[in-house]
Order: sequence, then structure tokens, then C-alpha cells
Amino acid sequence: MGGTARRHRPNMGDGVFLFANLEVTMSEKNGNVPYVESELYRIRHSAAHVMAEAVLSFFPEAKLAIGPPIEDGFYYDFDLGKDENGKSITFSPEDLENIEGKLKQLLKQNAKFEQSSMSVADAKEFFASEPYKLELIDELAAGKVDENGNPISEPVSQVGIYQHRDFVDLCRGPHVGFTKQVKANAVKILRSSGAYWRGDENRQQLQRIYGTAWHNRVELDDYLKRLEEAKKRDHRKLGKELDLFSTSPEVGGGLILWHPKGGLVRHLAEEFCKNEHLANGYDMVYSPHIGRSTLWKTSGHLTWYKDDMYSAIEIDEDEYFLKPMNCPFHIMIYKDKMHSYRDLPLRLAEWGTVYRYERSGVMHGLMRVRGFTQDDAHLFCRKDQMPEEIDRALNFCLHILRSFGMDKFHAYLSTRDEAKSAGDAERWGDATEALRAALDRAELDYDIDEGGAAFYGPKIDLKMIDALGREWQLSTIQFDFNLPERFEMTYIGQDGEAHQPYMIHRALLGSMERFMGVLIEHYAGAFPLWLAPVQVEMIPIADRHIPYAEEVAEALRAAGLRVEVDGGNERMNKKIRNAQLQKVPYMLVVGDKEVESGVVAVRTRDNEDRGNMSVADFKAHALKLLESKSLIL
RNA sequence: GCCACCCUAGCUCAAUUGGCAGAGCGACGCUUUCGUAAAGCGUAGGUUAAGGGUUCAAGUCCCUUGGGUGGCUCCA
Repeated sequence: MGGTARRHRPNMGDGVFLFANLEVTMSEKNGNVPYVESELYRIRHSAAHVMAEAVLSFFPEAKLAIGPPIEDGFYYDFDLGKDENGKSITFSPEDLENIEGKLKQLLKQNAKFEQSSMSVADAKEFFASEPYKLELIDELAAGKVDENGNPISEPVSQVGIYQHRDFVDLCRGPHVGFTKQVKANAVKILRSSGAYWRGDENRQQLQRIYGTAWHNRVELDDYLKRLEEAKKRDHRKLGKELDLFSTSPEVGGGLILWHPKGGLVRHLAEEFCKNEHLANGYDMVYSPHIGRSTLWKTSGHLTWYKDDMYSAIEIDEDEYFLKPMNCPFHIMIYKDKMHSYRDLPLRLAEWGTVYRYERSGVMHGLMRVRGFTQDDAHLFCRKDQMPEEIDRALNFCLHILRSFGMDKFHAYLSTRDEAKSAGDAERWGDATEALRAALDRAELDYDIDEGGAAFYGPKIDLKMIDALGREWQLSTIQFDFNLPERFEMTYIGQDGEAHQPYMIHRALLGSMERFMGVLIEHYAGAFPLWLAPVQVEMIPIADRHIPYAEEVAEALRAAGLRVEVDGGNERMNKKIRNAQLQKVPYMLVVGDKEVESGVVAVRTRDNEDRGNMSVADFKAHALKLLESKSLIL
């Protein structure tokens, strides 16, 4: 991901369910003005300043870095200096409590925010003891970036200053008029963390405090409640509760163990996707998990990607490497014979398991792991086929995602970085246009990540949002102008000459692990019927009803439904509760009445009592929902 | 990898200033055979993540390692 896409994304209209309330709030209060012009933005920006004032009251030696509003809140970065042992001073949980108390107290004292400006020279003198502010001033004066790190168009001669009480900060604003306009009971300090100055891990690590601020207490409570709700749909929590997957220190971090239920959901997802691939002109291939070093030398991975690869495996005095990608293998399949222009396009698909080194601090449930299975494919085609291939790939991708009920995502088009790109400009231009045209034809909104492409080709990425609002890339469609060159791939054209094919990498679900993580959170564990590991729970009221429950279960299983019979020694209420907690779509209660009239009492996990149905009617209903991959029961 | 915090029974959590390791759920056994979200009684279950240290005494304090959480950085 390139720098330009890492901008703040305060666009609340992204439609993730969790923030639905917020959208309403925002538009009501602000008439849909952009976030940076909203009152909430000023409130948060002001809260950041007053928080810094509070920090200085406890840590007078702290140096100020930056403190901008962000989505749902604000932060401020500080350098607290070193203690007598030369260790960086950090905030303790008690410090944060004290700072929050002081912040609230300072807000109530109602100081006025006064705006002014200074010449660059005056500002450098005024902030002489604030090294981070001095660096910011220098960069503003040099016309490089503003105080938030965003590029600016021309050098500035005057810098903005905001002051309340004795606290003076280099700042463009805007702020509220008086500190009291930030309600003390609508502000909360959330956490602290380390953060590198200028986002550069080679520079000083600062101490960041995150806080949140809202118009009033009710909004703050709503926000905190939303955070609580979000935690309930965290795939790591649900993965344990629903017995879907686990990891084990004995196996190693970032390596997933799929349990029977999670494995079944994954299998169902894969089965559907594989069949769709076969129906859409793809060929399924398989390749090994390791390959000789010569392969990775030719591909360039040992030059460019070595840091992400695991160390060599020695076999017969030769070095082999675990694959971080599938592409070299698919290229070898292509190269196993000569190709005529008539053979193209060729679409080689594989559920390929790859292993990549991830630094220990970045692993996250199923979302970021060290071993994962991509729904990978490589398209090889002629120039004249290329635009249609892109179109097909994108539409196929949207079809697959929508089949899983996913229709809210961010699309990005990443374009060429002139400084580092392989392949000629004309190919880049054609390819980028094909991607853009496909996005337009699919009527997708997308952001352009200027210069964000890999050195080997432009791409489209689709990112989904998890329960906590974090974005995760699933789909990618990317050109590769590098590998066909390195592997000297050719086909014989109509003119009898050898030509280089276009090569497109694409993954739709991305990786099965990450996709499952997103899927679990998307449905909060309540999978649609076609994906539910257990679709029907038979609930006999007393032991004498078990034979009938088994009989019904067999009839439903014969139709392909996944049915369990709860023959345990518990009361019906408890069995229902258990099935509810496991988010089983249908509970079929059978007692004397049902046995007598040969029906089942249908209850859904949505707490709906559907009354009695004949087994045949229930079966027909369920099969119809399965056929259409219905999201409702 | 960096910063902070966390790790007690299968799960969720208690345990006063350092002073006898506990509860609920789950599992198992017995009783109960029940009508739409938790029946009753009983039993088993622990080297308090691992290792080291301080102390008369460590779940609690200190150090090391491992794992996790939230950020930062990274994620062609």
C-alpha cells in the first residue's frame, strides 16, 4: 500500500453496519459537511490540545509531536524523555487515569482558544525547545508536508498558532471557541501505545495517547457500546465459542488449526468457489509447497522477497524454499510446452498454500497469519484479450463475494510509480486503462492510489472492513510485466513470431484464512443456511421422542441437510439455549403432539416460532433456501 | 521487530497490605422425562504459561523466555 492511500479516511459513509448510528448522528448535526469541517472535528482537535496541556502538567519535560483528530477520536504524540537509566519514559495506566481527570478538569475551566500566526523565524524561536515542532516548521517552510504529514503545494512564510491558557501549539486549527464546548463527560482517554515519529521505525519512538470525544455524553456512551458490540463479533472470540479454529503455541504463531466445524464452513466455501471457477473457464492445477532455489532466483524472489521467505531447506546439497507465492509454479506449467495464440487465454487456478514470514507483532487471528491458502489464479492472454480478461476477472470476483453476502467494500486502483517500475510505459498505460474501464463498467466506486502499484504492474484491490472497522484486503487483480520477462514466456502469434503474453495474478477471496475471518465477523457467526456447519438441531422433549427425532433427522440428512439430534439429558429449554448459542439456523422441537401428527415444531435462531410443519414441507423450504444461497431463513 | 498491558481448572473469572488456590459454566455420575434461551444433587478437574530470583512465606514483588491483546512499523 502506498503513501497516498494511508491518508485519514473520515468518510463515514462507508456503510459498515457498526457505524450506521454514527452516520445518522453526523448528518443530522452537521448537514453532511465533510468531517474536517464538522463540529466534531473541532471538538476532537481541541480535546487533543487540552489533553496535551494535561500531559504537560504531569510531565513538564515532555516534548510535543503531533495531535490530530482521527476517525472516532484523536491522539497526541509525546516524547517523555529518558529516565535515570537511559530508558524511555512511558505512560502507566495510572498516568492515563490522572491525565483523563486533569483533562476533564481543564475543559471545565473554560479557556478561550485564540488563533494567531507567526513568521517562520519567530516560530522557530518560540518553539526552540520543541525539537519536533521545529522539524515541522522547517518542513512547512520548505514546502514539503504539513503538520499532519500530508504534502503541501508551496512553502509557507507564516505558520498557524493556537493558544488556550498557557498552552501554545503549532496548529492550523480549527478549534472550538472555548474549552467548555468540549463536554467533559463526552471525552474519554482510551489507551496509549508507542508510535514512531513521522511513522518511521528508524526514528524516535514516541508515546501516543488515544482518546475519543463526542458532542455529548449520550454519543460517547453509544460509541462505547458499539465498541462492546464489535468485540462480540470478533472472529477470534467466535472462533472459540463456535469451535471453528484454534492456534497453539506448540504449533507456532500464525499457523491455524481448523476444527471440524470451521473446517466444514471452509470446505463449503471452497467447494462453491472451485465449482464456480470450473464453470467460468478456469483450469485447476496443483503445485508443491517447496521449490528449488533456482526457481526463486529466476523469479526474483530471492532478490526482492527474501525477507518474507523462510530459510532454506537443504535437500541433496541443493537448497529448496517454502513457497511464498504460487506464480512461479504456474509459469512452469505454462512453460512445459509451446503455446499458440489459439491456446490463450489460459487461466490456471489453485488453492495454493503459501508461507510468509510476518514479524511477531503483526499476527492477528485469521486475518494476518504465517501460513495461508490463496484462491490464486494466473491469467495468461494476448494483448487483444487483455481488457476482456480484466472485465471477466472483476465481474467474477464481484459475483463470488456477493454470493457470500458481501457487497460493501472499498475498491482501490493502484497506478505506476515512475521511479520504480518494470516493463514499458505503453504496457502500463494499456493495463491501467483496462483496470479503470473494468471498474467503471462494474459501476464500482474506487479510490486511486497514485503510484501505489508494485514495481511489476498496476492492480485493483478490494478491501473489506472487520468488526472493529479495520480494513483487510481480500481481492486483488494485478498485472505482472516482470515474471513473463524473467521466465522468457512466449506464445507463437498469428504472424509466426514469438510474443510475450500478458500475465495477471488474481485472488478473489484472497486467502481462505482472512476470508473466513471476515466472513465470521460479517455474519457474527450466524452463517447463512448454506454455510452453517449444523443446519438443523433436533430437540426431542423427552427420551421417548428420540426415535422420532432420529427418524426425522435421517429423512433430512437423506436430502443433504446437516442435522444433529440433541439426545442429552437436559430439559428442552436448555437444548434450545445451546442451539441458540451455537447459532444453529433451525431448531425442530418434537414432543408427543409432533410424534402423533408426524410434524415438527419449527423455531429459528432469530427467536421466531414458525409453528408446526410437516417434515416434507420443512425439507422443501430448507432446500429452496439452499438452492438460492438465501441469507434469510 | 518496537511500546504498553495481559496469561489462575476445558471456558469465563475471583483470591485483602505477600499469609490455607476458589466460583459459575462445561465434563462425568445419579435423580428428573420436562413444551420454546440455563432442572436438582454429587464427583473429578491446578507445578497459578515456563524457568530463575527476593522472602519465614510468592498467583501476588523482580529478571529471562514463550504466548496473547491494543497500537506503531510492515503487509510485493
